Amino acid sequence: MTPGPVAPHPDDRPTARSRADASAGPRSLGDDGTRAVLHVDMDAFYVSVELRRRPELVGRPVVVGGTGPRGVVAAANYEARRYGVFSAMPSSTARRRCPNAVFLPGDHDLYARVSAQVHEVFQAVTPLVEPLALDEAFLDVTGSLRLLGSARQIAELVRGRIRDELHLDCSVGGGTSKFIAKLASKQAKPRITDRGVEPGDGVVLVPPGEELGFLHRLPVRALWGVGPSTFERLQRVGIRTVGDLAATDVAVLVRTLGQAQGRHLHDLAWARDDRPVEPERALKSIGHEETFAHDRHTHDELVREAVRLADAVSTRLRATGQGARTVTIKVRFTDFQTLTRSHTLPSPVTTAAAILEAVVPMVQAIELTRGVRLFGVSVSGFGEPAEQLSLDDLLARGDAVPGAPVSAAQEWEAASETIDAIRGRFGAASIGPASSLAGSDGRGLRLVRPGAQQWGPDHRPDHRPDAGTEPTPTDPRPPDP
DNA sequence: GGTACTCACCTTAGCTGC
DNA sequence: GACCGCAGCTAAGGTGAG
Repeated sequence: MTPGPVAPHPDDRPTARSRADASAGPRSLGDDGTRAVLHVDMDAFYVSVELRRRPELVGRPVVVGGTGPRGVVAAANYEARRYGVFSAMPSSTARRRCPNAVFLPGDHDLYARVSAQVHEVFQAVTPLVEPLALDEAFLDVTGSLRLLGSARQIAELVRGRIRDELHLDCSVGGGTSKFIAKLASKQAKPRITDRGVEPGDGVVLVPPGEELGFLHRLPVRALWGVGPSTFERLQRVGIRTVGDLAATDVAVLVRTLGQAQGRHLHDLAWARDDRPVEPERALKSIGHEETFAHDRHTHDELVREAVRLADAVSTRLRATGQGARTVTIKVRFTDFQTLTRSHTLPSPVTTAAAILEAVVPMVQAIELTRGVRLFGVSVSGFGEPAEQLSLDDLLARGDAVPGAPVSAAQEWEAASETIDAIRGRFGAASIGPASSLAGSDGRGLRLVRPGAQQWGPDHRPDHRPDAGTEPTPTDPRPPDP
């Protein structure tokens, strides 16, 4: 469906203008060879997707995330944000701040499916789409201006289609670079005021030449790359706004933040950001980590978790067609101290067995008496895997003879191929290591799949077979329409 | 008193080889 | 042979984002 008529706006000038008449008024994105970059950010995405299948909850505070004592908020709608509930906040804090909120466990697979639909809308506008997360993306629409109209018209087109076809809201920011577009989309968001939730502008564009005026009044914390730690360090040298940052000598920033970050932030403060919109970014690491509902205290317990995690990681790794040389484990103790240990192998590996061979000695070398609340396995250093041969291949080329033993590594490679084929046909939970089996509930055993727990363990005991599969009485989940 | 998961990138330090 | 500077790699920790 096409959106309705769009109100005239100074930015609605699809044709390029010369620098000579720039004094006539603000220039448009795409003028004079500037880029037109949009940042599209879905509004309270996870909650909005849930409200499509739970319309009776519209208008009430709703929170999506981990429901257990160690869970966090993944998303809160604006009604919940009025009570001070925000994403990444511990769920227990959110419950305290907003006891009347409806708490829903997340459904990551559903959000991923809806996200794919949203990205289809983006692709209809430009092939230059860089996904940033399930709920946001950069779009380089410079090449679409002649065909589809001004950046504002394209932004309204995207918003209209997402609203009409997917019944979801989004905010769009635009500028000559990714980072300006990202800051602009934040300005376009709905606002929480004393009177309640007020709709935002929906679209905010920063015309070429007006970047510094837009940037320098913003708090420095608004910059992409300034988190709590950097903010504190900047505050210590008296920097509070982006304007302060721009006025600070780059040598001071390098001393305060280090070479890379110091120079990078100084460039951003002067609106220097020529990073392109990259549709395809090569993955550099793959990992899984899990916070346990109950702490682990023995090496045996952790090795069992490692088997599950290595299996999940290796499956995703093989799907990329690559192998990995570096294996890293992450352990977080009950006191929240976190350590990592890594080991680099002579050549890239692809199987869970090979990953475990590196993981187990690292686990064994760690003192666990404090108790472990989180454990993770990841791989990096991707490269062409060593030749992988199926058992048939091995038999065919004479490396193995029927009935004679082949090496353990060869057996694992052959077995992994078979496992991938079974999962491809029957689903990810159809086969897995025996140590991943949850206990029996009388209906048979079920595999506990890493990655299913996105926002912390929920309130049920570990490894219960019904984990996450049954709607709870307070969470009757009808199917998505 | 409470802090998930995934990924990217940076810094620092130590080691090795030239 | 000892030392220096440099580059490259590895390991570990930290920061930030969404």
